[in-house]
Order: sequence, then C-alpha cells, then structure tokens
Amino acid sequence: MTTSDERPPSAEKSRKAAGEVNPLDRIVGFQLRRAQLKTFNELIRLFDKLDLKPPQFAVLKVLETHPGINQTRAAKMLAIKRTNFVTLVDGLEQRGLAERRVSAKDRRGRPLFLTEAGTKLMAKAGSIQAKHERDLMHRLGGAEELETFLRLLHRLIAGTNADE
Amino acid sequence: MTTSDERPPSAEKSRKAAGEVNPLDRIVGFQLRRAQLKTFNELIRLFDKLDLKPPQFAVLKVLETHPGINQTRAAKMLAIKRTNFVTLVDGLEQRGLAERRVSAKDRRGRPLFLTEAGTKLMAKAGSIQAKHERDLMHRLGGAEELETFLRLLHRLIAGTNADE
DNA sequence: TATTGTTATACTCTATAACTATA
DNA sequence: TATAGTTATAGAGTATAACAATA
Repeated sequence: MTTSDERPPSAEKSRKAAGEVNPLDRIVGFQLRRAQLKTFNELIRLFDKLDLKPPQFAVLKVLETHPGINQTRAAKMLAIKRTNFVTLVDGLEQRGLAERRVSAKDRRGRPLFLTEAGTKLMAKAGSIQAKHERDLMHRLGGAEELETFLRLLHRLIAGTNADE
Repeated sequence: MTTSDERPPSAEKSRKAAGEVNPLDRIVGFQLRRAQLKTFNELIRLFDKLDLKPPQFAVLKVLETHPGINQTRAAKMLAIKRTNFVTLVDGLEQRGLAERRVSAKDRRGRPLFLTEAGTKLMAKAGSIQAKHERDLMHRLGGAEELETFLRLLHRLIAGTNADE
C-alpha cells in the first residue's frame, strides 16, 4: 500500500493504475464493497500491534457503551448471528478482555462486561480507531462531507433488521 | 419479557426496532459493511430466478464491456485474486455463459468472452440490476444524492490497487 | 527471469440445525 | 411454548505457495 514509485500523471498510466474503465465503477453495491474492504484492511493494519481485528473491536466497543448487555442483543447490534457471536466472545474471554457473568434475574443470560484489561486495550484501540476515522473524514473532504456520507449510508441501511 | 424494569412499551419497542443506541452507527467502516451487505443481499434475491450472484454478474459485466480481456486484468477489475477468479470462470463456463479462448498473440493467455447464452442472460440481469440501482438512487434521495454518494465512495477508494 | 493460468490447500466468515437450561 | 446460549457442521469467501507453459 505504501509503494511510492515515481508515477507520472499521464492519462495512460493513471487509467491503467486505476483499473481502467471498469463498468463496476458506477454500481453502488460494488463500490460499497471496495470501500468497505479498504477501510477494514486499513483498520486491520492499524490494529496490528494490538492483535485486534475490526469485529473484535466492535464487540468491545459495544460492551464499553452497554455493560451487561446480553449476547442476543449484542449480536444484533453487530449484525452477526448469535451463533457466530459465541466464538467471538470465547476468544475475547480467553484473552481476558471480556467476561461473561451470570444474571440473577434471568439465569439463562450471560451479561457481558469488559475486564480491566479490556478497558485498557480499548483506550488504545479507541484512539487508533478515532484517528483512522479522522483520516477517513479528511479523505471525504471534511466534517460536512462525513455527515453527508453517514446520512446517505443510513438511508441505504434504514429498515434493516440487522441479522436473523 | 414481562419482568425486569418498568418501561413504557412504546419506548421499549421503538428502541428495539431502531437497533438501539449502537455505538457502531457513527463508525464509517461498520456502516459501510452494513450497507454493502444489505445491497448485496437485495441483489442476491433479485437475481434469484436467474441463479446468479453478484460476483458472477460482475464477471459477466466485465466481459460484456471488455470482450477478450484476460483473466489477470479481469480479476484486478473485480478486486479478487487471479487464483480465485479461476473457479468463478469455471462455473460460468460450465453453465455455458462465458468461454475461454486461446490467444494467437500470447499463447499463455485465455481471452474471455460472453457466449450467446451469456449475452442473453445479461440482458435480463442487467435490467434487474439497473432497476435495483434506481431503487438505491431513490432511497438515497435522487440523482444528485447518488452522484454525491458515488463521489464520496470514490474518494475513499482512491489510491487502491485493487487486489494482490 | 517474468507472466498467465492453474491446482492444492488452509483459514476465516457466514449459515443452518439441533441441543440445554432456563423462563 | 418461547428464549438465551451453545455445539457441531457445512458452505462461501479469501489467502498463500507452488507448478507448467509461454514470453
């Protein structure tokens, strides 16, 4: 990604580098896919030293703002299946970043909490992610464009029932 | 569900329906993921009767606009790996929608073409996809918003070397 | 030596069904 | 009966390494 070759801005070369005329460029779904893959890959690299990936960060983020949330609701927020969420939490619990407790009210539930280590890690991860977000904002053109972008994304998502 | 705290049912339901406060709502990457998943799932359902999925449609679309393109360039346009592209084309070739020929110039290459059946299928698939695209445009708010959205997406993608 | 297409393979993601223990 | 969590498992999707044929 940091290949800083000298690149003359000739139309010929920039066209080739950009992947040519590409009929997929004007199809919303495919552009969404590319943008999503790129932002995730960027975040993966930024989280590299924390041994954290975007989905794991997302779980911790939800626990941070919703301590004691149960797994069904958390999985819905993350738009992943309850069943796949289990493995995710297993990993975080084994690393001592999150913990499942037992609810007194409903003994079926396993309310989720960040551990102290999880809270500490989130301090670092959160600032890394926030920095990335600012980078994205700048690439979009500024604060106003970011708002516009989020609003448009939300219009596409609206009416979604997350998962399941 | 009748236990726990006393809470007005209206607030309870709207909170649940809206997916709650969700700290992921303002993180670009995760909103991108949700929007991408949703548009793809919509397209999958629309293509249902054609037994076609978005990646397959994308390949056929590239062959339609770039007849004779080689696999390396096509894979780059699709932002997937050459190696995974092989399986994709295998499937399309077995269904008689695309074909690999042999190049006289460079006998390593296998220039790709739509078959007649492939062209016919693309007539249907293309109009389905175009209709979906118009639907997305309306949800975004109109033609102007679509342009804005694509422009912003492109700003995030810019500088990407696709894949590999 | 580099490139095109390919096979084999592994690893991650995601999806479905069925089970348990509670309610 | 329904719900929260879980297990097992299958299927996509995606990744790397290595090879043959050709340039």
